[in-house]
Amino acid sequence: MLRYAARPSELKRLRLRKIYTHLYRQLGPQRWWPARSTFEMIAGAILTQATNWHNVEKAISRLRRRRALQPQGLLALGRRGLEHAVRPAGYFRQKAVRLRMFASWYLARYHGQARRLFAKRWRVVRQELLALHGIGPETADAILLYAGKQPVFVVDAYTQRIFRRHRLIGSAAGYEDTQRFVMKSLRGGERVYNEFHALLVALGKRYCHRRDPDCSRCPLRTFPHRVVEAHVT
DNA sequence: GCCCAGGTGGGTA
DNA sequence: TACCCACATGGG
Repeated sequence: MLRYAARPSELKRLRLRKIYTHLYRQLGPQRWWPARSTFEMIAGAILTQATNWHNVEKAISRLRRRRALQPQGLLALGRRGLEHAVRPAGYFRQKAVRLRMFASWYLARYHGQARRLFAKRWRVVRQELLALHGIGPETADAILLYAGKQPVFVVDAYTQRIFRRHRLIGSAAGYEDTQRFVMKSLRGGERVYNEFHALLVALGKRYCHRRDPDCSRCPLRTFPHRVVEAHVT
């Protein structure tokens, strides 16, 4: 099959690298992931699914107060107890199921130890995570990148929206397409993927809203200046 | 009141 | 494969 049209041009890769440096200079290091432990990062990755981080923080605080930011403590809450604790994060029934499922699996298979989990090659771990119900590509990659320090780029809704508006990806580009594009364009490894994803979220939260298709206040409007013409829906 | 938020899985055509 | 929908709380 012809893949000619789908191959990102060298220009787009260059533009992506420029956007990264520009964002880093403008917004500075984001110091992600905001968490005190590996397990807290993983819990946060599940809790933040389609949810404002502010609400996730409330749920995390409630888990901390209950000593449930580790697998045994989390399971000790029981289903109803966990549902109550994570309620502020929304979708609380689903998320309680997912957290309990992950904690049981993590304990049974890896003794609840991140060191054991991430001793495997990340592509293998990724497949194992994706096999768990309720852990999709973004959550799996967030766990790999932030909890496991693996060189994997996390694609989220902001990433897709920003890249589409800059015509870096096509309107039909899916998760894997976008991820491949970034990982082939930016070779900086874990540190860079960590920072870039966090910068894109910071940019998206402030300027790249669904209701503002022109990104009227976006600092990328003027950089690189050729992007301006591509700055639509 | 209405829209949106750092997704995922199930159903239907 | 490509949509559509449920899942739910809290802030602007």
